[in-house]
Amino acid sequence: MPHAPTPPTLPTTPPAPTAKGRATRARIVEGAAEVLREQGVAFTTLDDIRARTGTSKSQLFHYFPDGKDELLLAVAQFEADRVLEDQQPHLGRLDSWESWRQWRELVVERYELQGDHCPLGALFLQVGRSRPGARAIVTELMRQWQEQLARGMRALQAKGLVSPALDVDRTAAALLAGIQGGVTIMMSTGDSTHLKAALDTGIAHLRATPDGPART
Amino acid sequence: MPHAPTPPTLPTTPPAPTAKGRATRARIVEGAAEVLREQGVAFTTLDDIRARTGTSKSQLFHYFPDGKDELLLAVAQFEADRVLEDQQPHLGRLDSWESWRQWRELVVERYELQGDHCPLGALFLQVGRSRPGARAIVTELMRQWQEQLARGMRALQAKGLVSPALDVDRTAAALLAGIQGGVTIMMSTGDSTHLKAALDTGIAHLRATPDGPART
DNA sequence: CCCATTCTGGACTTGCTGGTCCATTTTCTG
DNA sequence: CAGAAAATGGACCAGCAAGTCCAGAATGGG
Repeated sequence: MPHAPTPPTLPTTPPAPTAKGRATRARIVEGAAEVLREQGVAFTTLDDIRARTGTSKSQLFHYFPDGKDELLLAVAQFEADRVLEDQQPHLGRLDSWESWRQWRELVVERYELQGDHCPLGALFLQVGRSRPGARAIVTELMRQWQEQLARGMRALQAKGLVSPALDVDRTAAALLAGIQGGVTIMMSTGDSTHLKAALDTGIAHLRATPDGPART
Repeated sequence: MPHAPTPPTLPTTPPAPTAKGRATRARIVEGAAEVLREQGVAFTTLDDIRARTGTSKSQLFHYFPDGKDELLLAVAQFEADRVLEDQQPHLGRLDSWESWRQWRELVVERYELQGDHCPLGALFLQVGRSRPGARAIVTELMRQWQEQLARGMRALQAKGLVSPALDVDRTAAALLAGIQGGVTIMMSTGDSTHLKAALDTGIAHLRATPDGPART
């Protein structure tokens, strides 16, 4: 059963008509993302973004007529797209215990590196419920992420490494929750123990499944 | 091995000397917590808090000389203390499958009721790394929460319901991460599926443990 | 080459919000 | 009951940051 072909990116603003315009717009979004990751949403002003991207006030409002909210939303989309990309190619090939292990290492490494800033979480809190688009971005990201995990689990099932009785969707949802929570806790406490525990326990749960005899 | 007797609440500000003062201070913190939960940190001003609590500017700064940050920190501590209280008495008595089930229901109900506002997460993001106290509050809360879960698991082990081979600390850490992530996802998407999946999978993992034959 | 459109620069306005200050009232203590 | 300490009211201030505006430069199509 193929999933509905939801477009991965909903165009917040029609990209500028000219090539130069598109370049400037992209520069703004990427630069803003940098600043936001460094300083946090609460402490970042349009002037900071302006300085970093070498643009003027009028450019900011030219490309994002609705102001800061619209810009933040664009950055949120930009960051959301990066999240899954950064886990590739492993996340797309979770068809062996080894690939799961490699993916696990990658996730831990990536978030430990990222330190104590969760771009998306912070962005979402700032933009908040005011913009319905914010919720859509996060929802879509979670859906895709979970789907990739589920696909990996089904691949293991197909290989006979995991019981076909396993409730893949629920297990994938739980694993995703564990990752999210692990990251959240790490952001708050600086300790990645919980993230590792969630990943390892989640994978161990796959292995421990009945009819899953093969252990590498 | 008894844990270090860390005081559960670190006094951010010495409570006012007179009874009236203490009452006013408490009123401010509680009222502020309400407003913050309703509006979110980013959209709440001192004037909102002033209006809600029926106080004047000078009172706010009289009881929180360091201004908004100090007040937010006090609210964060207030909210943190509530989190575990709200899960009692179940959380303190996780010594049977039935009590685990009841606790699970309570957690789901409580967070579904709370809707899309995570007081602590938002507060932490606003106060941020500037105040070292913020991190301490969250860290301590996580520590206590995880400890209560671990204690419950050991209780099951003592009753022979769960294998003594289970790595209790790691399993508790993973479960806590799952809860956190489940709540986070629910805040963002409005869907409690992940929270439930994390809880159910976590508890199922206890049941599936080797030497854990008793299933109710 | 010309004109419309797009893009850019930066000064300016404006509203808000955290924070200050002091006068006044209430409460505690001896 | 007096005097000190605490608590309260609310006007006031200053800075900042989002958003506006218009003039001028680049660009691109015909």
